[in-house]
Amino acid sequence: MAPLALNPFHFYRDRILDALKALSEEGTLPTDLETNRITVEPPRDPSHGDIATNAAMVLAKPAKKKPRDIAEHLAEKLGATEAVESVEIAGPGFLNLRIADDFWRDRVKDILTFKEAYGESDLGQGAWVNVEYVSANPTGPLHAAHARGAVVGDALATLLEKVGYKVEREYYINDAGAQVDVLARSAYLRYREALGEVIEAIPEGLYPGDYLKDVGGALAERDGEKWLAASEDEWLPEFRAFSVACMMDSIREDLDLLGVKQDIFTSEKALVESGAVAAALKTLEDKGLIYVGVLEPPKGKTPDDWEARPQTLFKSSDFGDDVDRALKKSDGSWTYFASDIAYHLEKYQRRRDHGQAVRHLIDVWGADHGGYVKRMSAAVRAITEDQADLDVKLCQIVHLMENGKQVRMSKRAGTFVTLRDVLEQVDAVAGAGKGKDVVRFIMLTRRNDQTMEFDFAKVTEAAKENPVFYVQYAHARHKSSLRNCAEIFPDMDLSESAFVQASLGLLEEEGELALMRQLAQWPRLLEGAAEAHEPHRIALYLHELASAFHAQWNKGRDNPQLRFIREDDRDVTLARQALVRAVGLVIASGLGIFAVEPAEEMR
RNA sequence: GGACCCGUAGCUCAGCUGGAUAGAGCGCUGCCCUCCGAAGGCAGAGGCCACAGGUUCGAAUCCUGUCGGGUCCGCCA
Repeated sequence: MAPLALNPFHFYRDRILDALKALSEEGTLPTDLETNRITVEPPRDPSHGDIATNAAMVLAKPAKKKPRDIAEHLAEKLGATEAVESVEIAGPGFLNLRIADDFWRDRVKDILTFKEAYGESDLGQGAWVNVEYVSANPTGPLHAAHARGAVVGDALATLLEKVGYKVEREYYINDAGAQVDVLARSAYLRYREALGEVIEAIPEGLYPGDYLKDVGGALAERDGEKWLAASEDEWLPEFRAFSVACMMDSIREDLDLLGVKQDIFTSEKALVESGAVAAALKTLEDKGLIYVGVLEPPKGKTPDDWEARPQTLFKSSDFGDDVDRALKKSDGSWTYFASDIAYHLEKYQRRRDHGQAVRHLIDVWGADHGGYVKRMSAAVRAITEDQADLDVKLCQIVHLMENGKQVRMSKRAGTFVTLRDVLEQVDAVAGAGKGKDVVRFIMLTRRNDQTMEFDFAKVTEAAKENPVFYVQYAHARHKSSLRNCAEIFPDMDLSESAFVQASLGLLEEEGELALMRQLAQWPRLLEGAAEAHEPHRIALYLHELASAFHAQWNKGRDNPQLRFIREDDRDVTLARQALVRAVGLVIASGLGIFAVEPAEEMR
């Protein structure tokens, strides 16, 4: 494995643990202290120093000592640690470390050395993670609501790769249920239409969308009148397969426009036909987790046609679910839940024969599937015997806004907004191809479990209040600074390897040092975001970094001494360009996780 | 009736897994452009973190309850 850049907080955490160990050996502290709860982090208030730890407070009770006593001993040890300039005891027992400026300057060198790989780590230890996202039914084009899940899943997958996991990006094709028959019948109608029949209004219960005209047309062209006289039993399988294939092609095109790449597409139908569902349920049955029983009707909301009937049930209530769940329909076929159990088992064990079971499963779902989380988590626990964990990321609703009003989506009213509509509408304002960058970034500026607004006017605005623009602008500015520098100092070597050799000690200005400290947070931020499965933290960080960078740039307006290019001082210019480049690299790296193009220039 | 998500500034939302004086953008107020880096910059006001209890040295964060908003609720997918 390639060497990793230093994470300052890991570094000082290790030093603190060393110091505690030394105190234990001296008899000042008991041995075998629990150190899990010790945090080593940047203090909220920068005036408190660079690194703060709660070690003394956390250890006070188990060590049966006062926090301040522990803090004083610890401070004494830490005072002699590399690059530590001072240790202060504050508040109820915080230890605040001040770190020498040169330590942060060295982190800039790290960035210039590792470039966009700066911040990568071995957190994941090469373990496999499966991220399943989008998984929209193959019955029509993707709509706007799918965008959020697509982007969240995609960014999360890349993020996990960045911190040392092996990642599968997956789409589950629900091509086995009744809705696919409806699709096939709808396509059959369009097929007849393509052959000259007048079909009038689309009957209730079939999909009315125009997109099916192409499907019917393609079949008419390929097979001619072959199916006109055939019975439904004959044509249905053919129409089903063909329509699903068409829908998946179109969905893949849409995802491609969004820059979303998935490498595994698993078919529910194939899973059922392979016998995987029967096999998975056999496993559960052998564990005694399947029985035939009668469910209570939901209280306060009894369906009109409720009748108690015996069903094949999974004991999900043994694993934290509220009630047991049905596995078979009344016609004897499997429920969606049953095949989903088999599917999750398949994901878990598909690499097991190679000793690489996929122990971390992540499903990205829409908010309307919230009621499904408990049973699926229960099933994963049961079927993998707690050897795999499932994390379901529920993406809350996105309110599309136009002129301050919510765009109400309704298939009937024809105000149904497809993903493609959204991209095209943003493209129209922001420029061709920009739609994906805007949609991706904006969708990642909020936690997935928080509803969000997507305002067409705001997200396309070329102004500071638009975070996409703001971050892109910072990257473009860094490029522009390098370009200008190359003009003013034509013989200056502006490569990273030259920057590493620059006299970074010349970077002494407060704002420059603040920027360096912020850059050094990047590895820690990535780890935190990856552990929490929260890619949106990257967007927030990038915005803050861009903000600090713009602020430093702006200082040069009032005080030419602070400009990144000083025509009168070649050495300072080189050092500052090194910092500028480091900022650009981290921004590009962050945008890369979102698959958002870093802008070369703003036009 | 039940489950899940949310409730933080006028608005849209962060808050780094329990830390120190709760943050950002918009909006509002006030300063700052003859030109050389203003699609802007600087500063300020604005909060009972829905409410009530509890756990803790310490709570916006964890637990319980209440009230609001949302998503959903035996065989659909």
